[in-house]
Amino acid sequence: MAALELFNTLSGKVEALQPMGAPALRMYACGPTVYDYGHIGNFRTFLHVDVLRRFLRQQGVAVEHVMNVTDVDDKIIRNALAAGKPIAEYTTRFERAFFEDMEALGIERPEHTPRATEHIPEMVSLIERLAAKDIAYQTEDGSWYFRIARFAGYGKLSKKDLEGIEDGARVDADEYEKDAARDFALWKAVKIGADGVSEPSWQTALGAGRPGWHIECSAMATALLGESFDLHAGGEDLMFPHHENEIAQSESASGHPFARHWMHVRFLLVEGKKMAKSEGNFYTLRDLLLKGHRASAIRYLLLSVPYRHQMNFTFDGLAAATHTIERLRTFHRRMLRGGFATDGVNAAVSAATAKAAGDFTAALANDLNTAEATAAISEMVRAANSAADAGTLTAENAEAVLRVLALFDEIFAVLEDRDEERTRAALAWAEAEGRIREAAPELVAKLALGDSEIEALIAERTQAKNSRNFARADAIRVDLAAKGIVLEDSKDGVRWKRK
RNA sequence: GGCGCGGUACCCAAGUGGUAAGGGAGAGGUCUGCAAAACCUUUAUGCGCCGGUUCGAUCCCGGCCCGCGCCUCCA
Repeated sequence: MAALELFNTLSGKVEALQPMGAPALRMYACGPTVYDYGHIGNFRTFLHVDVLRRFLRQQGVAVEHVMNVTDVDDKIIRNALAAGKPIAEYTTRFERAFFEDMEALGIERPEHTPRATEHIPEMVSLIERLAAKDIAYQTEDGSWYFRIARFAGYGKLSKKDLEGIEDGARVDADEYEKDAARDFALWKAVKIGADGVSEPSWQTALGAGRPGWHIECSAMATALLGESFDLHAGGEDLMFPHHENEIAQSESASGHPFARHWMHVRFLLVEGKKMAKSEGNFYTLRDLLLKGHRASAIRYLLLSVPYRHQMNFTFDGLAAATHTIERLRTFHRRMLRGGFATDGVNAAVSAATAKAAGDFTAALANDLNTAEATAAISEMVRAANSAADAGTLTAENAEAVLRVLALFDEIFAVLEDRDEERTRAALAWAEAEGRIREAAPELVAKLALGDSEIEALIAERTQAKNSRNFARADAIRVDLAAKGIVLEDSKDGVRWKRK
């Protein structure tokens, strides 16, 4: 296997990532807080983690991947209250939507996707272990905090020193009583709202309350992967304080190193600006599908810039990604269609194929350089198309090309065209939610035309062409094009596709 | 203020101490009844600016300008 060299935030260096002490590589990635639909920024992170796990498996490394679902937190409580629903009902809906979106984007499901609310006992016992060492302490309101001063390594991940943190930090006004400003909550005592209704809470040995944000990841990672494991990943914003606090809690309790390797995916910009509702450039996956953009193009675009670079998501870029995928799929179909010479091989294509496979793997092994990986494939595509045009591509070449495409698609997963199915699902969802007006009108019209109607029109056009009635033939083609159907005449008949 | 990242053609973007991958877009051409698809040619003497090191720098060092991120339970 090619060793994967991956940047490690903890060491600040690119280092080999390999499983230690277990047959599988154990990794934990911070998952969604299910309080709303996932946006493209969320998915950029999950997509790159997906590439990581797919590449590891391609290289023969088994993966045991945990992604938590945060189903209790302040935003959930606030939104569920506003919606007048119990939090479980509220989160179930968004959790389901999240996994549907993962599926639409071709993101593999991790081996474990634990919910925070199902691991409260583990969190409580972790806090108890900290309390026994006087690292966790209870304040007058019943909440529990972590005593940062007791963890010497605090700041080692985000490269912050405690002084700097305290100087620069704003202190949350309602978090009084703490011993030090940056001590963070492990357990939040139950609060009674102004209306006398209490927030969701669990009655535990720590008192009635709910978990702090960081403790769930420490508890679930430890429960499922052990006290020490190989890799922990997440968005760059989580580096501090979330991951720093996870390390502090976990290592203070266990006395062992927590995750050896840390991977952080940088944020994206949308049309050059930070994505924010106030900027009007905030997009969920569903928003984009309803505008007629394809799930595969979104996946490809979000992966096209390596994870450690800030990427600028633009609609021009999305159009370019759509064209790139079209080209790859057209090429893939051409290779599958066959009809190539059966004797010998085209040496130039063989060389291009071998080079593409090697470059592709080397690019990904080099800190997951997805941009270089896609470039490796493009060079092969041109060589093979060129030879096929010249009639010098053989069946053996085509098979080799298909093997490289399979290698590519095991990671990028865009060749199989399930876009229409996904768009239809998004439309059905919008319909059910009463949000169909948000869908692009031409999209609805496009999908209204069934395959059999299209094929009938194509048959009519072929007849017209045969009787040299080109005016009629062209009219049909133009009409179909307006509905997003593109025709291609070829020696062996007419091919069509939805654009 | 602290920590960090980036400025490469119209857009996105890779990259190396030895003379600029790839994708999209544009232009011209081949093919086609015309298209589409595909292929060919073409689009940075240049990699933010100024110095320095070097035989040689886009790539190393220093300074400057510009943009951006984190330090706010936002991936």
